[in-house]
Amino acid sequence: MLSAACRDSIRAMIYIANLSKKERYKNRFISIYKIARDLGLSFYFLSKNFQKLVKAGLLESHRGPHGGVKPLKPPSKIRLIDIVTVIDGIDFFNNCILGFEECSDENPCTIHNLWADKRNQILNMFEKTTLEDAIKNIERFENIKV
Amino acid sequence: MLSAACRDSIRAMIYIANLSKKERYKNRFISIYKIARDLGLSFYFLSKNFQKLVKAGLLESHRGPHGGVKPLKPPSKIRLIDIVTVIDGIDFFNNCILGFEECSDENPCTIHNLWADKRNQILNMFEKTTLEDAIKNIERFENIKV
DNA sequence: ATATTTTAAGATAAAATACTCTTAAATCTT
DNA sequence: AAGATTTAAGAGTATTTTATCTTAAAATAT
Repeated sequence: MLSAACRDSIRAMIYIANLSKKERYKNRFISIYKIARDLGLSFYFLSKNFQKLVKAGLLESHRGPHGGVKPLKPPSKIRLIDIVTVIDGIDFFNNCILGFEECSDENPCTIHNLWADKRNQILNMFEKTTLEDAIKNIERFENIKV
Repeated sequence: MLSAACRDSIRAMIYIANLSKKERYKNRFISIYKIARDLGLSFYFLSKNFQKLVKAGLLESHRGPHGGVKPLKPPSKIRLIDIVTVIDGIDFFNNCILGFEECSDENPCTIHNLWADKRNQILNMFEKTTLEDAIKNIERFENIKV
């Protein structure tokens, strides 16, 4: 459902948002190399994907020593759908599951009535969930995976 | 979410199931060429994908003149999940949306609590929906897309 | 100023997916 | 029996996605 690029990006954004709250990292740039290492991701792939998030204004970047990236908004203002939109685009949430160009309540495919509902629920989840929600879970659970 | 192969296969299975109910086609093999033409799909791609459905026992095939494919079960006994399982596999419904190998209620990722629910609802939809349900919609709506 | 660190950008490579083609095998028709 | 029709199977090609590499540009530190 999410591309690998989007998966990685969401994980990284959650990680960054969480780290940025800590005193030691507040308002500091976090090195992409560190993020990739800590999350077990490819530095190359991650920095490539970050370029889109920077362009989209979700991240600010800075080169040189002590450079890296940092969020441009508080975790409560960054929704998962914002990241998905930038990396994968929003097509999934508009498109017919059977691939029809025009598929709507008025002009449905054979399973539109079933899928449209599920699709909207997923969209709803991505729209409602912010990085702050994810961070809260980090605080709540002992052995949570970030 | 569904691969192109799976999309096409579901459409084709719905089409076949619907056609097989009609007197003229009852218990007859339907040519793959005809199916592809009627649905606007690639004959090559479709016949390739059908091979899996035949092997899996969802379709019976027959070569030579008046050959083709026909369903091995009534539409009410073929669920969408059966087709998805054969073509795409079932991984999607087991896997963590952030890609963690082990992600469960006991050992969750940061958005497991949200995603697991949606994922199960989708699974539920694919498990509950049969070809018969899709066919009923064809009968119900005038301009439905098949 | 120079060297070092770090991201940006574009090129390249590898892998996965989507799609097509060719030949073979089976079945039917005559 | 011969020819036509149709799916099976495997090889081949194209496209997209994923991943890596290289060079450049910017910033810092010395």
